[in-house]
Amino acid sequence: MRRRTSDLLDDFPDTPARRAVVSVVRSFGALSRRMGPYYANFDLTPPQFQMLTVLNRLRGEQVTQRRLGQELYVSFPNVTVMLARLEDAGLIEKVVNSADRRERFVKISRRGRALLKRIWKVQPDQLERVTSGLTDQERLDLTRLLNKMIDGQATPEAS
Amino acid sequence: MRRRTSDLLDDFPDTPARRAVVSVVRSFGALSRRMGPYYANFDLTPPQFQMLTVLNRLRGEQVTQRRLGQELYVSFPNVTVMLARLEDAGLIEKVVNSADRRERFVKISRRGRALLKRIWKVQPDQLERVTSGLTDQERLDLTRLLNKMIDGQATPEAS
DNA sequence: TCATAATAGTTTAATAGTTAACTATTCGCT
DNA sequence: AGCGAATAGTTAACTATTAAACTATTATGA
Repeated sequence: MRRRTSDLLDDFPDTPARRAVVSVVRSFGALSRRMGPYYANFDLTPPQFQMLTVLNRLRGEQVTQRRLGQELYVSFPNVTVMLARLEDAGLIEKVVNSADRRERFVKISRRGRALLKRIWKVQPDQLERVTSGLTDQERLDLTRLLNKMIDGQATPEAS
Repeated sequence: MRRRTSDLLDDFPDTPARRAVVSVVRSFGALSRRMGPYYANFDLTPPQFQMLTVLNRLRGEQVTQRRLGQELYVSFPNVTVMLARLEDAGLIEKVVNSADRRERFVKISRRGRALLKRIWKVQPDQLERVTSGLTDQERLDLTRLLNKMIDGQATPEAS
């Protein structure tokens, strides 16, 4: 008898909010483990791919590391470390802002863009596979709900 | 002008599958960053809390570390490391299975259960807050879609 | 019986992520 | 000017995570 992923069955109140959060955590784990080996073929980790994707989308803008942390929902120190590795690999470049030398503008390199293009050639199949339990309409519904949840998160108590 | 989390706007094909995956990744990041400080009040990390929750739900069963990895969508070596820390903290116990001495059964300790109960007293508010962008019905819809996605993931190519 | 395969778990080396404490630079104000 | 607050980024110490290689134990089958 196969267990369903939705089973909770403990003695903690089983609210819709809890079910939603648990599902998001589980889904992320399942997706990461499925996509990881795929990115490894290109000597990238999933977060590194995310970083390159964001930098590519924002190319043309002057992107600070602060901004990257916000885009990726990740802490600022983490951005420093990730960028260091991507810079070693020649996939990104950092330039100090001469108008405010505290800041460094980050951009994807030629080599980074070339890598993204190679990945994109085969990625759609992979994305289809990991979401193959859903129809296209369901995928869009899911996207809408998740974005609504992120955008609508109550701010921490203004204590 | 505020950016929406749903913006993609790069030159990679924008399919429903891609939107769904990107949203899951972003949501997990946003949730983790919001919930992390809350668990820190109890000297736990979010994954440690997840682990205790699973062990609590499965108490009464003889749970191997293998099984825990599957429940948490996490690799087996990771389970070893996490359990070591939880054991040091006295929150779990491991017992070698005398019938098959390769296996160790893991159970939550009295102290672990007591901690969970303290957390549960205040957790519902927190879960409401991070999902406050959604109605109860939307939370359940979201749960259903995510679980369907996990359960329906196509297996890796049988190459 | 005994060698081989399979299984459970651990260790190792690497990246990712956090918070807290630090440095460097700029801004504000007197 | 110049001192103090604010801001951008880095470093340090820690936990989480993975894949790959390892150990220990059990199952299989000639």
